[in-house]
Amino acid sequence: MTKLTSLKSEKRLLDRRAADQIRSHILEGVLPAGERLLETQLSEELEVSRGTVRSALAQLANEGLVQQVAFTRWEVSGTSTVDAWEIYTLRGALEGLGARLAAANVTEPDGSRLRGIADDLLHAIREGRFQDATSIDFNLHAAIIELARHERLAEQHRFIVQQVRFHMVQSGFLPNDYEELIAEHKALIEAVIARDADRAEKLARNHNDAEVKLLAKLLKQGGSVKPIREKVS
Amino acid sequence: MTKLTSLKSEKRLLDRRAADQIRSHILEGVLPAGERLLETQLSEELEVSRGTVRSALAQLANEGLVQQVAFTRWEVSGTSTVDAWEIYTLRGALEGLGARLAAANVTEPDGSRLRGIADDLLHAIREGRFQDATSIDFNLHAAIIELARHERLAEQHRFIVQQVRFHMVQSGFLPNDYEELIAEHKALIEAVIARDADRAEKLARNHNDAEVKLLAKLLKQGGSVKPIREKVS
DNA sequence: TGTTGCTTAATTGTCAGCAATCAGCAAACG
DNA sequence: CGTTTGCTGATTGCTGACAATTAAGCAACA
Repeated sequence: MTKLTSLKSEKRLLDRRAADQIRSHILEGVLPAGERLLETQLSEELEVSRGTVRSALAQLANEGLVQQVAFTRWEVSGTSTVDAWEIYTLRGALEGLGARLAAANVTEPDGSRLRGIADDLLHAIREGRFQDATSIDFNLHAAIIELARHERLAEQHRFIVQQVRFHMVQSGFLPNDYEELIAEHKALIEAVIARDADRAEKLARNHNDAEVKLLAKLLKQGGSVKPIREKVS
Repeated sequence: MTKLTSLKSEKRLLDRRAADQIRSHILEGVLPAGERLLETQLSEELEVSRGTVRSALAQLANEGLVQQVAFTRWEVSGTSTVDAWEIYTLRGALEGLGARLAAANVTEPDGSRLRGIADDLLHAIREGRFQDATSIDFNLHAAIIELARHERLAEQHRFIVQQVRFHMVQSGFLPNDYEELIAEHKALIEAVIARDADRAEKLARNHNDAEVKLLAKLLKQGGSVKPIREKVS
């Protein structure tokens, strides 16, 4: 008997797949902030019924990518400077906890794996593949979170990382000092491997501080705060 | 012009209200863990269509109160010791961040308000109104989080507090050791009012440590994944 | 000119029914 | 006697149609 591949990917519920499609369009910037989403139009394009589209949109609303104005409209959410500050401060707290727990759980092969990913990141940056670098960066953080063996933390982290991506797409934000980035990652990984929980947590939190401080400064300057329509509750 | 009250509460969409109903039944323990939920039955009891019930159940699934087995069934989720450990560690991290930010924002009237709630809590306990005490306890923490002026943090906190309530209901929570609780709250509030961010964060995190340590111990014993008795908050 | 109320087209909210899928059971088979 | 196979009833997944609500345009009017 030859090995068979799971059919689960095919069997995924229609509304989930619809949500996936819309989500990737949003996260790739095809659908910009404020763009109105018509249920009928989406249902035609995706070739599913309106009810299915509705279900998909509800999911995306839970993820914060889309907003619902009752009886009126769906639209792609926008991220303001305040939102960005919220996202990065939350990320710092979650990754701080993650790093602390990871330091308690880490094993020898885990350490090698982390160093391997860090190496990939280094090469991507050195070779100017910044698109890849961003992706590997996310993978590295996800790998640390995974070591925490904390399902809810992982879930929240996936959520907040998606928000980060969402904001990066909308604001055209990119890291500005890759050398610093590499150094910080290196230090964080080594702290985790050394099982130094306090230091790992501190470094994970500091890792987001550059952005947080920049954003806080923008906010004090009374920076750009895009209007955000109120969600229906 | 007199102040008018919003009509939103009346105009809330049907599926949200259905979710509210089912949610409160779950959080009051009327529907125990593992209980199967039939869409048709719920739609008859709530006098709404099955599609509406479906939408409500999807929301509750996002909140972790309900699980979906595709094409087969919906059922009330259960919380294990691992779940409880996750919930309390996450809560510690979130409330730590909240307390830190609250300390930066707190004003004189805010401080009075916090002390007032703490007083209410004290009286409720002294008078043996433990039901109220639990509720006031949650309010106190929510009040601190509110001071952080961090919408996403508040959202996550509401979520995790709901999980705490969920777990308390399922594990047959019984209140005890309220003196320690009062002392810890007092210290936390005063640290926030003193704008001592480091201390406020530390205290907020320690506040959950008793449970976390107990749970970690239970986990190491490799034992009960079944309900256990917890201290409040 | 600006406001008010009506009309209407567009869009979302809800419903009832059909299709797809599954768990359980009993008959067929070795 | 144990295993496999095919049915059956029940339940969830999805769809198309209808109801409720909104926003915009337009006429009436002060």
